[in-house]
Amino acid sequence: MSKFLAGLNSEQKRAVSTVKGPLLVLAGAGTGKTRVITHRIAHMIANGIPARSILAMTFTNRAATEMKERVAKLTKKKKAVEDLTIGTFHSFCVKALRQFSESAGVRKNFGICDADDQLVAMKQALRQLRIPETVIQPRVCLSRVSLLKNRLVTAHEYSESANEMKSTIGRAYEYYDRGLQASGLLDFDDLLLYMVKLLEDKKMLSLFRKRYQYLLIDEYQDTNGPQYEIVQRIAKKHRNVCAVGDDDQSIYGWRGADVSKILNFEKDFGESVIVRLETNYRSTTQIIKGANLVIRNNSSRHDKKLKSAAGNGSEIKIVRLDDEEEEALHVVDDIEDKSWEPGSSLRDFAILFRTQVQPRLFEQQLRRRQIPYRLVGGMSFFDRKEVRDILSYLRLIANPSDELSLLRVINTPPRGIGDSTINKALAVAAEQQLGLADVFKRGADFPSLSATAVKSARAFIESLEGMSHRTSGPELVSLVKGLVSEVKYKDEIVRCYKDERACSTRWDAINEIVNMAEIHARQRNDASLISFLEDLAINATDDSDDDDSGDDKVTLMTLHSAKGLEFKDVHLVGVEEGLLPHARSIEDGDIEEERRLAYVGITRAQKGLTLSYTRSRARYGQRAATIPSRFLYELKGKQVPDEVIAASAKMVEPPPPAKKKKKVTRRRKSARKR
DNA sequence: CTGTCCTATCTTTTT
DNA sequence: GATAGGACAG
Repeated sequence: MSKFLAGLNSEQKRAVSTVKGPLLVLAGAGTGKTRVITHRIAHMIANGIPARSILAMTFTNRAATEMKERVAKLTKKKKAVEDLTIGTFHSFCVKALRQFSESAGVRKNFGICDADDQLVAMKQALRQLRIPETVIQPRVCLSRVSLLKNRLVTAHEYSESANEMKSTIGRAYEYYDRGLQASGLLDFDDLLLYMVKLLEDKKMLSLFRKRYQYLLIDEYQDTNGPQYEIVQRIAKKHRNVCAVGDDDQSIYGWRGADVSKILNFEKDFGESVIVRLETNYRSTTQIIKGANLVIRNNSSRHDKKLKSAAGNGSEIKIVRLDDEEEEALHVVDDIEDKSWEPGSSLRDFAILFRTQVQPRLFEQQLRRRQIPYRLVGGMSFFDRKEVRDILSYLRLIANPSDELSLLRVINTPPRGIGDSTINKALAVAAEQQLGLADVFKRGADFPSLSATAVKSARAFIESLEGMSHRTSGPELVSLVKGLVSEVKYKDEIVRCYKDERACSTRWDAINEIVNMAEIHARQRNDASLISFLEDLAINATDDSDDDDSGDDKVTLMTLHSAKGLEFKDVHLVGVEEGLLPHARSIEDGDIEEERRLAYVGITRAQKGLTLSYTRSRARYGQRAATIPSRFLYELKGKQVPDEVIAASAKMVEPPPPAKKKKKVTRRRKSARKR
């Protein structure tokens, strides 16, 4: 018997020691899921299974990192740990696509576009199709297309739909993809889709099957179409697949995740071992009781019940405040008080919320009292204008056909290439079937373009091309530095921001990129510009603030990013109709996913849990009365009053603003001016 | 072509 | 209440 079974309960042992054949682990919140996974991997290695034949896939970088660290701690065989493949689906796919780019039908130097680039690309697609943004908003269109990709529906299939709106989206989908392709870019969804495509190749498929004999998928309930396909294809033959998940924590339905996958596991893989982990070691009985009371209101779920093994504990607190300002005040007060207790540290505390607009006031309060905090997600380092600019330059050097990046920086800093030149150039490019860069380079052939602008653009493009030779690892840092000075970015910052402090923060951000390049070059022996950009796009964990005050900080994050974590003391804030459950979900009648979200929030707490709601809250800058969330009633085991449901439904109805009036005043205003 | 001011829109959630 | 993109003057 392996030493990795010691200290586990019988169900956990069964999961760890079942190595061959399909295994489904239904792991409730806090039941030692990660422990089981890491012990299982260590156990496999100890039993002579070659580490390089094990593939473990997670959904977040954080989970992947944690898994790696914990396995490394368990097993003393350093070499084996290095041979393991542990990563997110996305990073696994990128690596494979880069390696087998030809078979996958992608360029070797393909770039990865983030949400912002996607939006720009979609806007372009809609403009090409002459679909006005009033017919369909680019954002909406993009999310629809993304969902289609996540369900493995092609543009072609969708365009054939009889429904007019659907066929419009289908065409946008097609043009959007075409645009990305022309620029040599893949979006996040494409990474998975092309991987599926790669596995359609018989040779490739047998290659991957041979290499990865043992699969492990974390958070199986979050698997979307392409991810499911990838797992299916690789595991189909040897059937050594272990899926770990919890249908009650499925919170990515909007991203194409399909809970039925976890319910149909046995159908998909044949006779399986199914293990249920229901003993919760994380939270007190009080907290688990509340969590169970909430989640039992969902109808489509495996019937199961968590049992706490952590003692009774204190009651869950529910607090009502006047408004969001009071709420922030109260929560931060409470955290400050408790943090004085002996043995308590700031990292024990978390403030969890539904949407990204909520953390602001909490940040304010925390800063006012000089309590260190860490805001996960939200406006990150990579969203800063100067960072995006520099990264666009770099992407352009790595992949000269990346037109999204070219358009972003061609006139930043201003070099006399304005909208009219760009629009004309785009028209010429479409007409002549050329890339935008080629149009500028052969500018003399196109008299419609301004000669001075063309000259400037050409010089710019060629100067970047001149840098494309020095992209290997050791040269990375000097490349980034050289680029920044070549485009005179410092002058641009000084020019744009009069305030000296603003200048220095922005300049610091640029230096941070140089820093990151240095770290990247040091960490990987196969480092290059491409690997650097890839790392930033896929593993974009913004840990730039992990240096100053150790790590002892209060955590602020959304419920989505809180999954998989635990804290001694949790404040779940804004527990109101319209926020949790979110208005949009109420509209769509998709309450169950919101309930799971609440469940995830509740089960993050080990000892203390406080839910708060307000009497009124400002939305869109307008103050309105709020209704306590139905989940609060459920938590107390009470019937949700009909009034709450009714009022909530009413609240969701968007107050139709008097559009007519607005139009009239607008006309009047412009008339006056004229 | 560039800079400024105004306005329309937004608020789910993430790799 | 913020912010990005459009309209307009310089």
